[in-house]
Amino acid sequence: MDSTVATERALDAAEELFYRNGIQAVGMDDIRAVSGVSLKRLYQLFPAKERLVEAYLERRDAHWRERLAEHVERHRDPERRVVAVFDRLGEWFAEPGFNGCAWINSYGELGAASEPVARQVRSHKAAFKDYVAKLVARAGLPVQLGEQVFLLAEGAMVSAAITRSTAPATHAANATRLLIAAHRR
Amino acid sequence: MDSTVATERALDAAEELFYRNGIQAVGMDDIRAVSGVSLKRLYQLFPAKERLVEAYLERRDAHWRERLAEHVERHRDPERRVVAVFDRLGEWFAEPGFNGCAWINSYGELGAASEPVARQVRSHKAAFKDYVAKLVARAGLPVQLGEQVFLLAEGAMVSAAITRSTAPATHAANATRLLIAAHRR
DNA sequence: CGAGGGGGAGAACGAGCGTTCTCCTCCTCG
DNA sequence: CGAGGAGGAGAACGCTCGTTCTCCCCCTCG
Repeated sequence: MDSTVATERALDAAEELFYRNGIQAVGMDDIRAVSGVSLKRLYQLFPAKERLVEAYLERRDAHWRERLAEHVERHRDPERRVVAVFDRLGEWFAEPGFNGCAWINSYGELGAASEPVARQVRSHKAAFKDYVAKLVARAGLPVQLGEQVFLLAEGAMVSAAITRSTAPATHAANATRLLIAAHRR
Repeated sequence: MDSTVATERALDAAEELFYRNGIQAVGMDDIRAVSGVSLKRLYQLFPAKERLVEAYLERRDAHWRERLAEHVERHRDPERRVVAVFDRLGEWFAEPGFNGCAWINSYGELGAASEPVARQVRSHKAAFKDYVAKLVARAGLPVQLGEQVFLLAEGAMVSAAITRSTAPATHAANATRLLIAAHRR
């Protein structure tokens, strides 16, 4: 098996298992079993579990933001794009196997114990917030709204995970529409 | 040492250690060392670590909501009370040792592995949401606003933890004021 | 005073797991 | 064909940790 392929399979397994069960609950041997990549190879590709965790979060970050952007950019109207963030969140919440925000979960689990993980989380959240801020700016709306929409999004993710419901996406979208109107006048 | 006192000391140690370091990172022996309660006694009081975790979350829930209520009820104006939720959050975020929402963290760490913990988290969040809803209703504002304020609060907690900043409380409070005004007209 | 038992200190046990090592297979290249 | 090395299977190692056990002290009560 090619080294690139092995890396990909390892990351696929890591994503599936870490996201569903949490990081500490998954052993390297579980990764081996699901990916079919031997332990020896795994440790060649990722010298420690922590590195695999970092790589998992990093790859997931790229994918997650890509899919968000795809969804948002289907809309032309810059104001509509801001609200479209919550369309994407609602869709995500409804996916089978949705289990909350991988970064928030990882932070709760390892933020205190692993600085590299904490860094990944901060970097992902900063990137997401920047993206929202950009959407808000393009719509000619004030910076403040960016912060507010970001907080609504974070709240929706957490709440959707804990209550196993998609409703928070709708509530957050409603709030966003009201806030936009309020800022417009 | 009286059995009531031992329970209290065990819970004090649990709260300090679990909240700061995460639950899985803390061993029963650490609880023993900090509380001064012997392992034998610990296991008499809490037949398994999971029970201690449940008790920790339960006691913290009572305290947390008490302190929120105290803060909110200093204000007479029912509308002001809604915003006062974020005054309390801001104060909390600034406390030394603030490390995010204990329930969100626990859910990220153990929600997938422990049904009792997941239940505690859901119950705490439901209680907090109900409290916000009650404040909103007393101010003669529509139910929808309750959901929105709740999401802002959750988002603020998560964001304050990850960025180690108190600013989210201010942003959420601003959003809430705008939403109240929007709902009033 | 002596038996009994509750409680403490800490060793012990058993499982899980991150990481490494051993041994074997098989492919490659001279 | 033969040497060498990469890679796989899985055992082994060492550590952590939840939980239990042993041994001892000391207080209580007859």
